[in-house]
Amino acid sequence: MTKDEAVAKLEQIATLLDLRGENPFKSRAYRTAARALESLSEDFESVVREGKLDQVKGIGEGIRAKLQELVATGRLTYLEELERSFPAGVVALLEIPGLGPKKVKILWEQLGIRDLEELEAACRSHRVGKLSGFGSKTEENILAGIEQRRSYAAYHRYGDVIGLAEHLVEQLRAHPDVVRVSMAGSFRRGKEIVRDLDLVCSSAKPAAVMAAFISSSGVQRVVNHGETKSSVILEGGLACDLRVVPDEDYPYALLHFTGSKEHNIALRQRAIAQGKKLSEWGLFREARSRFSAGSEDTASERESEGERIRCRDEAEIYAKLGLAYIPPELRENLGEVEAAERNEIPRLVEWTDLRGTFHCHTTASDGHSTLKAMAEAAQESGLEYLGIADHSKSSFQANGLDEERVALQQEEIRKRNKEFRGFRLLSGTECDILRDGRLDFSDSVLASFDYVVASVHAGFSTSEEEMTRRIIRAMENPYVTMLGHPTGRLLLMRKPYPVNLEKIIDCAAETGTWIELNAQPLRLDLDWRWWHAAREKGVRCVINPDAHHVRELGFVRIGVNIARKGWLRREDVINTLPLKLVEKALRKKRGGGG
DNA sequence: GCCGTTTTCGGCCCGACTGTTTTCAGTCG
Repeated sequence: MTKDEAVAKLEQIATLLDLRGENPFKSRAYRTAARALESLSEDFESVVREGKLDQVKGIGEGIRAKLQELVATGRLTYLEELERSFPAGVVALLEIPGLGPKKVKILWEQLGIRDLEELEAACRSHRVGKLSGFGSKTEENILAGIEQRRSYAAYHRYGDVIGLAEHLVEQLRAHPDVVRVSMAGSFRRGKEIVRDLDLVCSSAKPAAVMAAFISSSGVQRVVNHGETKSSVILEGGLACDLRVVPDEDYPYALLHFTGSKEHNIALRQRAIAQGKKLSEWGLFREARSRFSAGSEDTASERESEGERIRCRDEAEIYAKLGLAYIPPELRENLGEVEAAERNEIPRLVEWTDLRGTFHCHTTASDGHSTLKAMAEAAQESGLEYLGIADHSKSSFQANGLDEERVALQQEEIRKRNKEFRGFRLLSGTECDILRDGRLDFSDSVLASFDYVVASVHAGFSTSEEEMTRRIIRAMENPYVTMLGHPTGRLLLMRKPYPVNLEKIIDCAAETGTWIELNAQPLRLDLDWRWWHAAREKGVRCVINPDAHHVRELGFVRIGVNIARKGWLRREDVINTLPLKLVEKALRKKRGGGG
């Protein structure tokens, strides 16, 4: 029984207690206990076994007994009882926006609704609107919520599939008959949302590789199984295709299946203009030249396509087309072919360029790891500095810090900094941008931080003009270092709030305010589509993990993918700077002007 | 269910918004 599993069980209990309509403070107690357990730095099982749980604030007699049962037997009878009182589908109803425990309880008790399908039917037959507390507007909203969920079901967030994708590649790479293997498709291009995974590999024994692939762990169902192409459904409903080709075909296949379609079309047009032809099978000279040297290879079997130009890898294909190599992230036909022709493909930022990061939370607000643990994890991963930016006081829901607690945290940071060598904690805040664009702290308090992340967390339902004005007002405050998650979107869950990003980017350029690339996989905000233009205007990017747990510090790696997709170079990303230069940049920002 | 102390039960995080209602409950951040 790991700590994380125990935490999950406590949270399940809290949710089920809510559904049962128990005293809300009781379910909160379970959530508090889960948080307390999370920030436990000692080994969970030994703490329970040695009876040290009673020293943990937030875990009392009742929950302690349940954790002891869990560690001793691996079971939790209280949770099992609770689970018996609701069908599994009822819990899933909570994921519909606007439905909380009270409403779900009514739907289950009064209409016997057990899952989303039954809920949809009940809304369509207007049985829901007749319930007390419900109405026609609620029915509409529920139906819209179900519809949204359904349309999202075919899509997956990059961060949710990266583990599976890497696992599949590793499995294939370990196979003795596999020569080369790579992810292809939108995943390889680093798209924030993917529909499926595409794998390309080369082998002289495709049948053996295919057999291994369809039986690999993580495969739930085989849709198609052939010699060169197989399709499977992975756990979690993600579709995955594998293509196996002879090794000499590999570069062309990889290029083709990486796409994008638009990029491929641009490359083909270019090939045609040069008297060549490009397809997934190769790059060919026109048929009339097929008697020239080197025509004995497999291309001679496809005489109508002419002689294949041999390329050992993708870079050679680009070179034969008179182009510089184009990294997969840029292959969207958004100017990369033209840039490659002029040899102006930027040298994109790499995740190993990052020297530090800002915008991390701790247990002081809504984070699940302590300041100490975050600092240790950052040092272990080789960072030179880590910025702590817990929530400000208006974010009650996130246990935001008031001025007094800010002072305490700053004191702790000062103390810890005296102990570090070659590493520094920076004291920051994720300060709420209030409804009128004022900030949640006075200027004198803001001045006490090393830096300020200004973010919108409430009041999303406003006009674009109002929201834009609000954010610009905040950015004009000289103490605001950077704008946090500029659109507030949650991928596949919540649309961005309305905001005029052109004006925000212009304002960032004028005031020298950095814009965050929030690397939390749910956000990836600001979107990569805006970065190229922002860079051209001189806006600096800062890649932040928005980490609420030590293991989330690694999110910056996904953020770097997105930055690359946005054409950003190392010099465009502030946190590639070493500590000394970052400190200088922070002072310069304070000094006014960019 | 936990905590604190006011030693045995009362308080536990706040405010805005929506849709329902006709004065407020539920949800969300």
